[in-house]
Amino acid sequence: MGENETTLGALASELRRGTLVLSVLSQLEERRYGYSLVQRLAERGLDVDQSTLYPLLRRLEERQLLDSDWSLEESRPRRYYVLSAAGRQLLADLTKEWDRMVEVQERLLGRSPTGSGTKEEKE
Amino acid sequence: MGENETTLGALASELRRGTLVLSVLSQLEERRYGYSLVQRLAERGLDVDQSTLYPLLRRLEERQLLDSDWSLEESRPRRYYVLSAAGRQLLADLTKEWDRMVEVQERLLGRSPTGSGTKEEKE
DNA sequence: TTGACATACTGTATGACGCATACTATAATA
DNA sequence: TATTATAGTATGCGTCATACAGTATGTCAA
Repeated sequence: MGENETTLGALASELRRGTLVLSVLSQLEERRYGYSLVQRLAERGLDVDQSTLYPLLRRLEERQLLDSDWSLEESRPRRYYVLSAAGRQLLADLTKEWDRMVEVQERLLGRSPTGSGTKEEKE
Repeated sequence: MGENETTLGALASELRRGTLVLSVLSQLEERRYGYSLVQRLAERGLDVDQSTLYPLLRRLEERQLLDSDWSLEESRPRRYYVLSAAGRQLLADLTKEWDRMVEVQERLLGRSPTGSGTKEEKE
């Protein structure tokens, strides 16, 4: 033991990894800035470091999934992000992928939800 | 459009990424060899390339989460893998992490399952 | 009003690691 | 001879985490 916790931590990290994009997109139907996003995600149980989030926002904007603009009217300058049209589409698509993935994983974990088999069972 | 599909593919890939380990561990409570694992996962809806799986099995064995042995008695030599004690423990832990993650993600997607709030709702 | 310090807020650089893709190789079987 | 079963390696790219830098605002004390 001791090593194990490190391994678990790393793998749990990996687990969350791919979902980060979906998590972020899901919160950007409304205009928000980075710092507030971090807090909002934390409130809902997802701890993301700022230095993880900011590059991610940049990447998403590069791919034109987000639009951003500086807001200078407030106390401090803040860069606001919001889903673009493509971003909304991707959010929808990724959500479907998420659902599919959860279904598969639950099946793999041996939890067949009310046995609504998509196909007949064999073997 | 056109670009979008590529982006979706890549991100869907990322989505599945971290779950690979959990998926594989979940099927190795019983002794299996690589090729059969690929098929079993595919049957259950998860397509994994062989050249993704084999290195993964190696990594897991390095970390002593799996035990392996060659079976030479059969038609062709096959290397069988099975969970070690540490692997079983990790499977349990990762499953918990998975459940936690699903809960968080569902919350982020705005699907509160029967509103069993862990805390009071605010804002 | 100055200074000190905390906090809000945005950002960059680097390293480690995992997956995907492409590829090689061999034994059985048709 | 070709196809399938089976195992493996090498390489590149992208992502995250960690560490770090930097600016603006607010606050409290002296």
